[in-house]
Amino acid sequence: MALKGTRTRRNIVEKSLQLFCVKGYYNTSINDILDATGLTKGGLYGHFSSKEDIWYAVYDEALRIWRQVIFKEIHSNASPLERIETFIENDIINKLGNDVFGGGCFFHSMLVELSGQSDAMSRHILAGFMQLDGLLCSWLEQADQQGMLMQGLNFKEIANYIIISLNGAAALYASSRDPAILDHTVSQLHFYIRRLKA
Amino acid sequence: MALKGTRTRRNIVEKSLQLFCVKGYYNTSINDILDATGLTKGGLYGHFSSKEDIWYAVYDEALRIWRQVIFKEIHSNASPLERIETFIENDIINKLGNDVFGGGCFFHSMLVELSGQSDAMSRHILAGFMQLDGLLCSWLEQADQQGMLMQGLNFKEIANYIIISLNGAAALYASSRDPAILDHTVSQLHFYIRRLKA
DNA sequence: TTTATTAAAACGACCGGTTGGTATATTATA
DNA sequence: TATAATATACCAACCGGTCGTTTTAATAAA
Repeated sequence: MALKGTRTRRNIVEKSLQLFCVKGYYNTSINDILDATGLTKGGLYGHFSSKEDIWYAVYDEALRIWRQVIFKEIHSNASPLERIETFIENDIINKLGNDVFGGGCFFHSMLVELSGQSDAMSRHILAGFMQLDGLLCSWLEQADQQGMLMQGLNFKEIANYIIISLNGAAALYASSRDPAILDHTVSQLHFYIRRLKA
Repeated sequence: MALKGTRTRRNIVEKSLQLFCVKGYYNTSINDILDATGLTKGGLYGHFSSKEDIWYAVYDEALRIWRQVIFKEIHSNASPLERIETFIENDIINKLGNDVFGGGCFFHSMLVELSGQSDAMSRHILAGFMQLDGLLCSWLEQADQQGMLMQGLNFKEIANYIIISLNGAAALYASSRDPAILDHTVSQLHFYIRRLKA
């Protein structure tokens, strides 16, 4: 069994992730985290030196969970376009629909809340999206090399647009909680990607 | 000339709109608004009875500005699909690109920040998006009646998806400030809508 | 046109409560 | 017993909001 301190630290991160997703970063107070974990000030600040430190740990945990959900059933031997479609479905149905973050999408919520508030933190999130952009782009290039795409496409633009759509869906679903949002987005993104084919 | 009180009230709303867009609602303190307007506590609370009251006035003002920007150059005698394309360009290039809200899109920022925080306020914003959804839907139906669209389309779904895309673009542009985001979104939404044609 | 009256507008000290964070004492575990 | 983990008490700064007072501006009377 892991050391008690390790378990406590994990618990702080997990509970904070939920709180940040539901209430946002600034609207989650240290006291909220204390209530959720059953700790007191001293107990918490023995594990983290600031609220911002907690956030960075929460970000890493969210990324770990997200990767687990998103890359499920994505096999490198599948066709690049299939990988993109599976990726989209995982992001929308499995991530948003199954509510893995307990209220919206951590990355999108933080992107919006922190932009204009904390340069360091918002750049941290944006860098993550850039990486994802590169991955989608490389999949599109692979699809192109296999002659699956129509000519004259701008891969960077398409990858960008897919990420934009996913973020928009996260925003509207978090607020409305209407599952139709998810279905519509998957359906229309599917329609869109089919039109890219050669 | 308008009464002094009226001018002051207007100023409070305008400055608050900017602050809410840049810093968010909760992260904008009453003191921030006082600094921006040059008023003091008592002066401000003579015009509004609470911070939330200010927000509702700001919402109305944002809606007024948005309508002005978005419906420019949209003529009812133009074809329905042209109206949709112009609407999208206005929302992305003229609203986001020209920075009419001084940092991101008020409606999208508030939608994300307030969902899960204030039921009343987030429902207020969501209702606005629903109305917009209905408008886009009716334009699509008109286009269909004129035989401009391919068969078997789900208008509700398409209208929804357009709004989702616009919100996603607002999120990423607010954070990255990269004009390419705007160009990519307009370009890809244009591609998407062209594929709906008969 | 000056002066007196009145109402609108702005002021700034103050309220209770909360914020993120610290210092020190105490308890449980390895 | 040594040390990791937690509890307690406290801090200054800030939060949204109230309240009695003073300033400013429009209006009426002289």
